[in-house]
Amino acid sequence: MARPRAFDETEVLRSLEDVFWRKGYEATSYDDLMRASGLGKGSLYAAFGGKQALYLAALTGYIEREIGALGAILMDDQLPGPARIRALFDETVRAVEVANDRRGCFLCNAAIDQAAHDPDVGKLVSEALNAARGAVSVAINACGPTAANADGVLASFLGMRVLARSGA
Amino acid sequence: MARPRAFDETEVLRSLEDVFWRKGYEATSYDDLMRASGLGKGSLYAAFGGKQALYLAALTGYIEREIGALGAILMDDQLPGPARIRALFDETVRAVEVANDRRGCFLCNAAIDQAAHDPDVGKLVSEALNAARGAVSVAINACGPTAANADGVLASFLGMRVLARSGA
DNA sequence: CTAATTCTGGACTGTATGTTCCAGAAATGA
DNA sequence: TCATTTCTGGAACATACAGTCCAGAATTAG
Repeated sequence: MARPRAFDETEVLRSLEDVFWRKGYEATSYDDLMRASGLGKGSLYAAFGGKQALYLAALTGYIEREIGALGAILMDDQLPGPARIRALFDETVRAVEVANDRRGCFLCNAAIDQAAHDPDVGKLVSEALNAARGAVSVAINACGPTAANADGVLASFLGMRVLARSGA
Repeated sequence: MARPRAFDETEVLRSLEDVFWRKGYEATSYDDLMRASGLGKGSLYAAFGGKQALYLAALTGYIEREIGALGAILMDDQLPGPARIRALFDETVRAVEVANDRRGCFLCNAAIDQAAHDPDVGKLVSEALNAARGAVSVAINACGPTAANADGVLASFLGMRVLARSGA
């Protein structure tokens, strides 16, 4: 018995993610979320909860997918260390130049516009940044005894994404 | 004749700047602005205009002051090139570690949370980033024939400030 | 002191937001 | 087919917001 859900949860989360990514938390209204997902308010509330829960779910999805992929490259022991790090930057450049993706990095955006206000977001963001830093460290160690600094590389990477968002 | 203004315009702008810097545009309400400045709505409207005008004025003030100071260091021909660039990063580290300033960079914040939505902010931000890139170039050229890249240095710098805001 | 002028802050308004709730539609199992 | 259960979308609601407006206070010039 029971009517089954008429939408795919993962797919809906992806569409919500895109809206939050582009517009940020505060500037996104429930109408935007409804339009993007094609669902009514009742359905969204029943499936995920309120706006903050939607944001957290979307951001979590992003982190698992994107930061996970990034970690996979950085820790891929088939590749030499420097190539892993280069791949990181190449990917960012490619996103901007080829796909014309001006959304920047959802994690950066969250760090700036929500992490300071919402402790849940803050926790999620700092855990993700720590994971990223760890992955960068692994890649740097694989470069041999160079003196590169994981925070420095991570900062360069984040900074590029900020520039990407503002159209550089 | 006429009653003179009971507040100092520059001082008020600084207090508004601090609120927008910490909370971002959308999350800042008129009540916040009134509390921070100690003025009523009528006075704020009469002196500066609406919320967007307040934001633009605050951001402009920040850019002139902070990016100006940054440019002054980067283009100071009394200093050797590398020292100028080092000063840039040292200053960021000092702000976080000594002053415990977790606001990050107002310009970065603006780039992420408003530049994409508001063309006026977008213009202001990209002009300021261009100016910053130019100043970095000058400092790099002063380093002699190294192959450093202005965008790379700028990205590192911005990324550090993003990390600072999220508490790294 | 009086008049004129400007500042000042709160009351007011219309709008938009996030959330709750419910009546009806849709789909399943018997 | 029918009953039951769940989904679905919009109506209704309270709240918060940006912005307008005005009555009174404050200050200066004469």
